[in-house]
Amino acid sequence: MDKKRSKKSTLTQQQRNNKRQRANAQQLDVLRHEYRLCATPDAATRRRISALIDMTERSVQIWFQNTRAKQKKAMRGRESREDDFDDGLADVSVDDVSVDDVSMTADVINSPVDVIHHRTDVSSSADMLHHFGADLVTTPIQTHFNHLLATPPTSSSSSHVTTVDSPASSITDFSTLGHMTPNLTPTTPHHVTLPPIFFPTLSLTIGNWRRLSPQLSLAYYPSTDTMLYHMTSEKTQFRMQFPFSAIEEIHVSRNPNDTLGALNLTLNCSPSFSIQTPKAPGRWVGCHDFSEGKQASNVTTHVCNGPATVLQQQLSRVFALRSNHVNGHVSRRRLADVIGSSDIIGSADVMGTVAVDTSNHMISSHVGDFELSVTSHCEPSHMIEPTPTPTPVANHHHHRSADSVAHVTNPSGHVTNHNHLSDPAANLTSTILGNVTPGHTTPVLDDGFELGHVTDINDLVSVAQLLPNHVTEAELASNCHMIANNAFTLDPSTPLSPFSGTLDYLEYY
DNA sequence: TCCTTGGTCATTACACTTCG
DNA sequence: CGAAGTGTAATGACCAAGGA
Repeated sequence: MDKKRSKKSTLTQQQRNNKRQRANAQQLDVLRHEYRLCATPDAATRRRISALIDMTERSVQIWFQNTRAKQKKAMRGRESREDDFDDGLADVSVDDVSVDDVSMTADVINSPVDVIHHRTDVSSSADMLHHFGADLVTTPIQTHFNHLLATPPTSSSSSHVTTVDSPASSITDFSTLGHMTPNLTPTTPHHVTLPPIFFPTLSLTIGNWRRLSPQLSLAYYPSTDTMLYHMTSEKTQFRMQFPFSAIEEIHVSRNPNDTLGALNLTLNCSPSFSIQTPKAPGRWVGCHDFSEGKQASNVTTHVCNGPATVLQQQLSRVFALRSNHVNGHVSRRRLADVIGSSDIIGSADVMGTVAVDTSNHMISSHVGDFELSVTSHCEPSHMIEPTPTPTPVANHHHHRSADSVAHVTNPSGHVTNHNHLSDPAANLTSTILGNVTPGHTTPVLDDGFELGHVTDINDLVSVAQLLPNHVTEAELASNCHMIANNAFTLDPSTPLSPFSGTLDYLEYY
């Protein structure tokens, strides 16, 4: 025993605590995420994980070994059952699902759904479909939500919409996500199909029901203005979706000491649900709420964990896309309360108006809502035009044109920002800044219709608007640093102008 | 060649849930 | 409430690779 122990790197949890311990939900989250990145981590990686989740290195190593073994066993089991699969229904037994789903759900919530998932002997198709409500495919749910159940197309050039386009596979390379949003032109017609914007979600929590990546994805579909969760359970796929307008509140929260964050959504109505079985590949049919205890129909708050920066970035893209391409009501709801100073919040109903929150901790005297409205002008203008009242800009039509001018006003109508572009008509630029917080990376999202990349501080003319009045470009350059193309940071000590604080985004034309 | 590290595989031990 | 069942942490045997 001692000899064995000396052979291995460190003590196990059991040896350390004299009691066998199971990994908790947070530890499993990290372990599973790391496993998706690499199933055989090297010693340095194991050490890092060990320190991160307060497990012994040996236990981390054992967890990976056991997980590899489980996955192998599951693969063998699936291969041996492949030929027996003839009912074409919900074969949702353990297999690879177990690797990521089962223990998490068993440890955390004991969802009946997940119990069924990992009870290989009881997951009869009938039981599963009954649980998921697929026996009700002829109910009005299906017909009522047909427009939503239609699979959004994946590209503007494709008219074939019968195949599944939601990413069932894991999104582990988050760095690629920033390139998934299409370049849009200001004149892109609304009817042109746009690719979805994916949110890198590691987990979805509704009440105490939880689903995990890689069997989970979340995307915004511009073509239907819909948010859609896609979940897989081996050969059966599940969808939960709702129109973006059903979002009462949406914001990204993050732990200042962590790269992970959470996309928090509050809905004002319950989502719709659909299922696709192997028997009818490509065909989605409506079903009842398949979450544990139908929590998804009753609990309005959704929490999606993922890398905070990318979640924030994608959310900004959604806002930008919607403000440009979604027609409809332009009423603006009350902004969500900012939970913490590092939160990024947004108003889901923003159409022609961009909500700007100013409750940044650095700015105490100007707490309140601000609006940025984009108004079409015939002439290039540097005018400063206050919005008369803080009421929603309900009738603003958002015409993206070369001579649009952006205004940022606070609720009292006080002018707080103006356009510095020297020649907007020539530049045709539209730069979007999200969550400008000194000391944090700020992505610069361009809409792609002239400005390919922001690579120079001098391109960040609109950053000057965030700094105290009359800041010069030289002063801006001294405070602001490009850390990569389309990403910059302000010195942590940089004071922001009263109107800026944390904001959703700004647009300049 | 020896030692260390780390992999697979089979198995055991234990915490927890289910069931009668 | 205790037995049985289940999932998983942990152990031990064995093997391979690499370095001294």
